Amino acid sequence: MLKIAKLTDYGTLLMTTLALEPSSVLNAQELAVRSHVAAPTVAKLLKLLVKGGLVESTRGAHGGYRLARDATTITVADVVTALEGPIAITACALHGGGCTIEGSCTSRSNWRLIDDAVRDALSAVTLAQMAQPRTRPKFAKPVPLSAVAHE
Amino acid sequence: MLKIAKLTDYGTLLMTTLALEPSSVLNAQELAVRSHVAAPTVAKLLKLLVKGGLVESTRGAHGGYRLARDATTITVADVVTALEGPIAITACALHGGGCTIEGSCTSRSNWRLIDDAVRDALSAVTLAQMAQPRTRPKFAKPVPLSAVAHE
DNA sequence: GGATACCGGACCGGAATGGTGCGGATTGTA
DNA sequence: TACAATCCGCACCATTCCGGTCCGGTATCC
Repeated sequence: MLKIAKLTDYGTLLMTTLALEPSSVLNAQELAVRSHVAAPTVAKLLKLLVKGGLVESTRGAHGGYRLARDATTITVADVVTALEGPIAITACALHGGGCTIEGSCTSRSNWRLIDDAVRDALSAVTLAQMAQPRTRPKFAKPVPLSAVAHE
Repeated sequence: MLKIAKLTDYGTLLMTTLALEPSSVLNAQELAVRSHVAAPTVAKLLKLLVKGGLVESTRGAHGGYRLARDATTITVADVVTALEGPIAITACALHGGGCTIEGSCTSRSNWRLIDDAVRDALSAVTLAQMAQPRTRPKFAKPVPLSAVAHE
């Protein structure tokens, strides 16, 4: 597993939907239709994404949502962070104090290392890439992630 | 979030505990003491780890557990896979059929890409490294993930 | 044969997640 | 100015999943 929340999955779907039409302002209803996600869920997600600073909202009649930044500058890591909070694999990284095992935690420092790696992996893919049906043939494994991230 | 299950965290703790004493056979009780994890939980985890082929068990009096392979050949990814099943960030990757959004899933192929990256990240750290208080200074971020993976 | 210890389930309570609804605030239009 | 469209924030509920426990069974050693 190690899965992201289903809502986060929907969230990226929404974001890519927005990314396909950067110049338009789409309302929640319209986004629900295009992304095939239930309308109430869409509304909930958009609120979180607004709070996270990833999309901008326009209130009132003919209001709606659009990306706050260019799709090439928004990464999957941004979306995940906005919807699920800071990316931290281990629970321990958060509730600093109450760890009953603290003493024997030689592995803690190593987990952070893994955290960083995962964060990098998620930061390597932008919304613009997600919006494309397939980012090129599918660059083979040997290509370093960091190279992809900076393209 | 994007967190691994707490049990998985404990699981790696157990594995590192075993890694510290490769030649001994430790029983569940003893492992519970050393890892500071509740005994019943330890037992449960060990069952899963055995099933996953990561540890070997000896039954009967003076039985116990030990690593099935050398600590340098067991990665965190192995442990996570044994305890949580195949590493797949998206839920969609599993329940193949019932996706209501299938048509618009241009992003699916891109998620797999991220899956691979995360998998690589987890495969990059071995038990032997986790057992050490700190794997060298902490190789800086600019190092490409894939380079770490193959070291 | 008895004690030790693993094995494979079933089982349960609590938390988190996914999903829904409602009153309120803001903006455009008639 | 009144009304409609639309976002906003919060509270709420049901279900699922997770962490944790227990028990009967089996294998091995003394």
